Amino acid sequence: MSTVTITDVAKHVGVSVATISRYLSGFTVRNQEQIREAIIELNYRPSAAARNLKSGRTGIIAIVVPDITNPFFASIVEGAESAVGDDRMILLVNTGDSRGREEKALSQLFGRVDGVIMAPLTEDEQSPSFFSQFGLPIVFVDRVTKDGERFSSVLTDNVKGAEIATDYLISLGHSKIAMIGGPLSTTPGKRRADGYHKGLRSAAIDIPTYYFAESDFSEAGGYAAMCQLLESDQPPTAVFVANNLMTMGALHALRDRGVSVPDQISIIGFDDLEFAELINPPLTVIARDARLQGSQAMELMIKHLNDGASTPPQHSMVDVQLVERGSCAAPRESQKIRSNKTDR
Amino acid sequence: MSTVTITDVAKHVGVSVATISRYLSGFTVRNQEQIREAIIELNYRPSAAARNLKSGRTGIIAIVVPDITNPFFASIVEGAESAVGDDRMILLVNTGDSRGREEKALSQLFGRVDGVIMAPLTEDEQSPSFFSQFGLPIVFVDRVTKDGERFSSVLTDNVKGAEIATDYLISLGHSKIAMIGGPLSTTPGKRRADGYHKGLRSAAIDIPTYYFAESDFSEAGGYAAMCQLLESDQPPTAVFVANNLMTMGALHALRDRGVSVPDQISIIGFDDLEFAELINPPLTVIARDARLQGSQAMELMIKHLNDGASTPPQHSMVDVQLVERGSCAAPRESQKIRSNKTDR
DNA sequence: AGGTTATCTGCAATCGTTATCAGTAATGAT
DNA sequence: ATCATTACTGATAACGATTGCAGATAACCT
Repeated sequence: MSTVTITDVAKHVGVSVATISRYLSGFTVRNQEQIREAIIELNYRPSAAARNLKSGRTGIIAIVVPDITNPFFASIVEGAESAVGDDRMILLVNTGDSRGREEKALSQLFGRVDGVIMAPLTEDEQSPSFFSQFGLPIVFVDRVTKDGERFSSVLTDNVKGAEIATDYLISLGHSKIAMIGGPLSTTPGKRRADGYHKGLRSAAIDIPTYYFAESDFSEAGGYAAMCQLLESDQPPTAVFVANNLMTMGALHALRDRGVSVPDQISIIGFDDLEFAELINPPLTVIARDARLQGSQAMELMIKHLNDGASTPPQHSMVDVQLVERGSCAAPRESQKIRSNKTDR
Repeated sequence: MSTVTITDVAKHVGVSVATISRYLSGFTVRNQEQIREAIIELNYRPSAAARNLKSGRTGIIAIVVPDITNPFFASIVEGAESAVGDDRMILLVNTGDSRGREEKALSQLFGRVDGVIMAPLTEDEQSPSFFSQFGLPIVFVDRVTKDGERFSSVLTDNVKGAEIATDYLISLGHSKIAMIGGPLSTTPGKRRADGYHKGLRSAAIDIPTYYFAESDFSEAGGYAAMCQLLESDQPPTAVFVANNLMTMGALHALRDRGVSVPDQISIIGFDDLEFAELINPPLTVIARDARLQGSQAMELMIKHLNDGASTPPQHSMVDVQLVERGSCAAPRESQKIRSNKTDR
């Protein structure tokens, strides 16, 4: 049974517990060598719980994400992990797109962690005071809540990214440009829709309202939304899909229906994927550095932790860029969506 | 400052701290209603640290994986998360394929968590006694250490999976079958190599030794290994790649060199990928349920936690299956690897 | 009424560590 | 030799909750 305490070590060496404690905190004490040996011999490990109780610190930072199997969030976590340092650890909470789990998790977190890095499910569901009374440093990543300005955040330039995507499709000659968007209640969902509309407006392009399909950032959602677009009276010639999972769904839908990309329809996604080049055709996307977002969020958190509660919130924005591959092309005159496959 | 303790609540209601404590643990006490109100009014949250110290339990289970951005491990984590229950949480440690981080993490974990679910980096690097003296329940997932029989584990039938892959290639008529394997120091690396050799042996197929390329489960490693195979005197007509990341690397290599799949070379991977059908050609793989592995591991852990330390270790094995898509075909006579592209 | 349970209560010890405080020995300066 | 300074040391009080113990009150039985 490994219930050896600091007292056991002290007795074994013949000094007081205070001395052992001081040795552990790096002070120079008398019998350093004997203490070290005793610790190894007895296999003593300081109790984290007791330390927490005394110091009020846990050395743990929580990361709350909606879906860890989304490569984007996995990269965020990896980035955060890389910046966490030796003296702290990461507690992961996967809320699985469930608001209940998110709330429960948050309340459980109190006292177990020193701070929370989180991508909230939606912007408005949490009551504004919820986080304020939380009493822990918070850094938002990728998404914020309504009163998000009060806390530090690391976001992407979603509006710009969506605008670049839209402008790019316009520059290829498209005007029937649809978008498969995320929930408008989320930061990226809302902002990317904004960028899309902004891009269309500045080119004075009018689109039917059903060209904007609000979906849910899931693959199944992307699949359904794409099917819906294909079945409309005036199918679009190009589609901007607002995240990686939905892009995969949309591509599946196109494949199942035998619609060829980019001959019959152009596709541009948001968020790069490891395998984007392996797809047929290679996928054109708006890319950003997820790992960087994660590490920046962690750095911000550590700064807050070290500087104390007085530090003002800081907002960081990571850049986006167009990665041109093969899934977009100029529209063809009078193209028909359900025509037979064309040659390459 | 949210430093309200159980004493504050007790004073506010006019009872002793013991009563509040009992109320919190579900006993019936006198002024239940007032206590509940006081807790809400004061925004009291029990200190997790103090509870841990008293009870020796943390309510946290650690999951240690080599690389969270690998979709396979992300799914394991998700599966575990889904089975963790309401009263516990998950602490994620991403060791990033670094043995140093793994060791440090493990030693830090003691006292912070009630148990550890882990995919160890290699089978033999940890001294056999390391985990025994760890004093915490351990469940291995996907990989084990040398003395792994002493702890519960959830593994895949790696030998069978690799054998199925090899047999499949043989049944298509291949005999020049290469393998890009993982490190032989890891469980899946070793076992999949075993299955590959077993398959070849039972078909009495002899291969040059360089047909087995030991790599490192990374995309870059897969890329390099594939290049090396292509440059050999007798390039293989089929390759079994031992994990998802290396498969992606191998496909990238083939794409960069203009080698067409499956016309010039057949590829079969281990572990399915969300986008396997979207690749050109759709990728044939050996698949298994990663989520299930994660949830089984967590269930095993919870069982150990509830039953006490006396429970004997339990070993579980999840099944594998062949998912036939388009990346494997019969070999063509006298095919030349570096020939020009062929028509479809 | 008297005695026996049953039910609830507060006191105080305890978990393992750190921080404070006063105390002691050794060193150096005068 | 005396005093100030340095460099440690041990005893002890916290940190915030849980729990065994004994005492108090009420309910129940004969």
